[in-house]
Amino acid sequence: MSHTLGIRQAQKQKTRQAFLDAALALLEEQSLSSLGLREVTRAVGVAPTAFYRHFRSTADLGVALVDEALGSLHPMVRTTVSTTGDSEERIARAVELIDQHVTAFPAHVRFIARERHGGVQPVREAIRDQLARFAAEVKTELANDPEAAGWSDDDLLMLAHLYVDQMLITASLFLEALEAPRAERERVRQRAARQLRLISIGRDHWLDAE
Amino acid sequence: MSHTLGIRQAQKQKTRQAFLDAALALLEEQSLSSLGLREVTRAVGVAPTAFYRHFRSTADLGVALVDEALGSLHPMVRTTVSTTGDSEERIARAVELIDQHVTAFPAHVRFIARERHGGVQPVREAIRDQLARFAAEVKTELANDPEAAGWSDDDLLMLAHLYVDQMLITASLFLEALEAPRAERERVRQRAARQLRLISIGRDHWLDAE
DNA sequence: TGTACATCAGTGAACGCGCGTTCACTGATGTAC
DNA sequence: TGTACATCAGTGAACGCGCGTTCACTGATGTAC
Repeated sequence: MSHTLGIRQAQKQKTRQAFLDAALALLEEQSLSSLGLREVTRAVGVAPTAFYRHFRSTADLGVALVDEALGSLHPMVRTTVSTTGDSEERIARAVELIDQHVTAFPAHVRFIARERHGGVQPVREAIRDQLARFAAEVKTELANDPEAAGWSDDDLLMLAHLYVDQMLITASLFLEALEAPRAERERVRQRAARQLRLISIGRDHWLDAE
Repeated sequence: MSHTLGIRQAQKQKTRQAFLDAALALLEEQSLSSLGLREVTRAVGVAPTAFYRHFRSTADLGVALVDEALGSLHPMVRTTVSTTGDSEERIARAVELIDQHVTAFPAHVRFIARERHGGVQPVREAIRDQLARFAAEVKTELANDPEAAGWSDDDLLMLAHLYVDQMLITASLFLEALEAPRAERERVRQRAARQLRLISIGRDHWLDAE
């Protein structure tokens, strides 16, 4: 039973998406805490008052952007962590996936990096919660790995957070290098791969050290 | 030959410092890109136009804040890395130092975390340059360690960046936990220590994997 | 030490402008019969 | 299918307000002699 949205609902969703898109574009060059409501409506091409039909405030719009930006990331994280092959192959694939994601969704990545510690509390909290969910997912994937035998829950979660933070750091480095020459991008890839390698080695010998 | 500043110069520096202090306080709850010039002068208690005697713009003031916030960090970084003792002692001391720094200068730490990826380009660049200097310093310290024998320059710099990023992540976690109950702060300390331990183990076995 | 002039940190009035929010409205879409 | 009424996304005028920047100014401090 396929349900077609009414014309009114469909149009409303379209406008809402236009708000999100316009805001994301405007946020490439400023922070959410300085984004103006009229600025966004102007970019969309509607009256300022139309804004209130969709969001209470720009902070509210920001929270919606968090869901959009990080929602699309869940499948990527799963793929990255659960991919098969030996350690070196997995690292190469993870770096490649991050690079591709940044290239495909630069504005989303910039938004998350910028607002993670930004000036708008509800948005910071939304990002923190989503990242905690990521870490929990990564932890679950890690636990399935035979390598994880003997690891405590705390240690698995610690490692999961390390991976998630490393992923964000790498993503924002790729972002900075987006328009840089190929050599610069290659340097970022190499450093990211080496850092993951060092973490992977630490992981291999973690239990020896107990 | 001690040089006393003229009365005029001394008063000017005092006012300038008042601008920096007031701005830093205001930036606890917003981003630099939304900080208003009049807002700052109001907090200091001077006429709006007085601002221009010290800074061209709020972005300019932001760059000055970067120097203040990260300048004080150089000695801490040196101490952290060059400290003696076995691996576990060094980790404990590093985590302790970060904790103390966050407790002593929470507004500085928040400012750097917030504006590192914030909406004001000159400030982002100033932070990036200072962090690169940190990484270079850390690399130099690492190179002096006998453990570093056989490490390439690239690998040392990669590790230095890993430490610097880890330091910032840990600092912003302590910041979030500043007013949390003791148990929460303890969890942050433990996780930070474990992550440093894992990196340290990876470092110990780095050359085995070549 | 005293005088005459230069410097310059901070003032206060004025400006034009864009902001967020309110309100009553319009007219297309949805619904009940 | 047609009619009568309800809903509600988007409008446009109006508001009071704080913004960044300009300008000519003041009076304490600095300097040359």
